[in-house]
Formats: sequence, C-alpha cells, structure tokens
Amino acid sequence: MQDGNVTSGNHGEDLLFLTDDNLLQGIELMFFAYKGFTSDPDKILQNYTYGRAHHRAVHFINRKRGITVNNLLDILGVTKQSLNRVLRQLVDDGLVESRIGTTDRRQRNLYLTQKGKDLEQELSDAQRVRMRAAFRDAGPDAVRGFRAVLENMMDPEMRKRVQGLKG
Amino acid sequence: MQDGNVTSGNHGEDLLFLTDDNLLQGIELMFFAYKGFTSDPDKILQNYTYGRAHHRAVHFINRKRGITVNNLLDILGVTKQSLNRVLRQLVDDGLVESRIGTTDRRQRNLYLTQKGKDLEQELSDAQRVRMRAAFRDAGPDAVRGFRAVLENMMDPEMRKRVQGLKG
DNA sequence: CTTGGAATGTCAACAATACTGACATAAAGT
DNA sequence: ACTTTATGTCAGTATTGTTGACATTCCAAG
Repeated sequence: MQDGNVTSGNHGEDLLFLTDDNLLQGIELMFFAYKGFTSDPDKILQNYTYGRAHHRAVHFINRKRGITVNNLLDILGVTKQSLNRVLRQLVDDGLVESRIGTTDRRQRNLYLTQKGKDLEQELSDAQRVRMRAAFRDAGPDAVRGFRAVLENMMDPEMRKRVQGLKG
Repeated sequence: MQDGNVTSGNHGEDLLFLTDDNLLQGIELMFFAYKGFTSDPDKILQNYTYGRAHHRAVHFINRKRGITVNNLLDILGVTKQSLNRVLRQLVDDGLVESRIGTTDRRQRNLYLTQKGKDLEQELSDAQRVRMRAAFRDAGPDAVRGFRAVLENMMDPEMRKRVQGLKG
C-alpha cells in the first residue's frame, strides 16, 4: 500500500504519476480498452458458430505453426478440457489440422488449414485496423510507452513465454 | 488493409511502427497484460461467492456513488438481466444499498455499504499493487503513452462515458 | 521387456457469465 | 388517458471456464 522502494526507481524524483487516482484511471482504461479491443472480432464471430476461445486458439496456432497442445495450453492458460472442446470443433470443421509429432509421437502439432487461415485473417484484419488507428494517432513514442507498461503488467512466467513466441 | 491516410498523420514521416508485426505484438500484449491485470482480484474473489462481474459492479458503484442502474448498464455494456443477477446478490448480501431516486422515483441509486466498501478496497488494493509496479518501472512518459494508446482503442461512445466518470 | 510417467483425448457434471424474449410494475412525460 | 422509461423478474439457452475420472499412446528408465 505504501510507496515502496523509491530507491529502485530508474526515474528518480517525480512520482506524482503513481497517485491512486492515476492508478484507478489506468485500471478503468484497461477495462474499457480491452472491451474495444475484442469487440470487432467478436462481431465477426457471431456470423460463425465460434466464440472468443476459438479466436484465441486460431490466433496462436497461426502464430506458431506446429505448436503442441501442451504449449498452447500454457499460453492460453486454460484447462485441456476447455481447450479440447474448441480444438475438436475446429478440427472437425476443417480449420485446424492435428498431426502426430515426428520426434515425440505422443504430441500433436497443430496447423491451420486454408479455411483456418482465412478465418484467422478475417479476425486479425479487423483487430489490426483498430490497433493501427490507435497506434497511429498516439504516435511511436506513445506506442513504446504502451508496450513498456503492458509488459510490466504481465506475469513474469508469461513474459518468458511471449519471448518464446517471438523466437 | 492498406496504410491508409498518411495525410492525416500528426506524426508525419516515420510510420515504421505500424507494421503488421508490431500490431500483432500489440494484440498479444493486450491479451497477456489483461490476463495479468485481472488475475489478482480473481484470486481474491475465489474466497467469496463472487466473480469478476461482481467486482466490476462494486468498482463502478464505488467510483460513482449513487449511480443509477441504467448508467451502470451503459458503462458495463451488459444486459439488465445479467447485471440484475449480480446486483441482487450484492444487495441481498448487504454489500450494496439500492435507494429509490429522489428526483425520479423510478430510478434506483446504488451505494456501497461498509461491507461493500471493504470488498472493493481489498480488490482494488490488489489491482493497484500490480498497476503501480508496472507504472513505476515504466516511468511517467511510458504511462502517458499507455494512456494515449488505450484511449484510442476504446469505442468513441465509451470515451464520452469515461469523461462522465471523471466529472 | 516391463513399468512408470508424460502427453493427449474424452466423458460427465457443474459454475459463472453472458444472451434473448416475455411480462409486470411504477412513475414520469405528453 | 396514453405512451414511454426505468427497473425487476422468470425462463431458456450459449459460451467458456472448472474438477474429477478414466483410457490410450508412447517415451524412457530400470
């Protein structure tokens, strides 16, 4: 509750931006921005029999082609039962292909089919339009700040996993 | 899909920060950061019979004491049936008081009781700890950028309603 | 080669949160 | 008087998450 270790502050003197009021504002900003952030794909998904969970699965399968089920579970942070439901639908509907692992045959490597890629493209296009406008109007310096704060807001283990996504 | 109206850019020349790759990174950052953002209150709520929906209601009732049900519905963006369920629980459990409006007797003005304030405090304390650390480590400039980008990400109507919260 | 454990899949039950549609009541506005 | 608004409530349904239990497959160690 207290101000804590000012000594570790890389930014020194002025900590007025850490008032409860500013923090509260940040909290609400997260809530409203996330609502906007998800609204465009959500609208599109209503035309399908899919929901946000399908979007997330399709996104990360596209992001890391050949990802294993366990890897995907770690990233999404849900139970295998929960993921399995949406994954089964996506496989049954021909959007995702589940191939037996080559090195470890217990594992399943997940890939998007063309149909899956098409949906992913449609969803991420919509999401990027909003993100691009937000970035553009805020400018590159603001985007750097946005990234810095959001990275700090993540759980440390997640930060590592995201690094893994990039590589 | 194209780069769009560069002419309207207030930042002119360098638009390299708007690559699809950067946008994708921003999208995933939103997902993981929001997960972190909600995780602390979620853990606390497990000790109660409440969920994230109760947290949101309690938060905004605390934020704008005496808020009407319709106002709260607009802010939360859910149906009255959905809100009513959690609101009834909170009233029954003595965390929220629902008073008949003075000027318009159809309206209900919502207030937190001491018990409600206590829960709100516990939840927002936890959420602020993370937010404060994220802000502090990123610095005031980054926080300004964070705010700018997230405000741009909100729906325009929501931006107005948030202004209403401040006043 | 057997056994242990890891990775995966599946079934069932359940909980939280959202939705739609329908209907009721009270009070405000015209 | 009539309409609209604000609120509450009931019923049904969908999505997404959870636990718990159990089966299968298969790598790896003994």
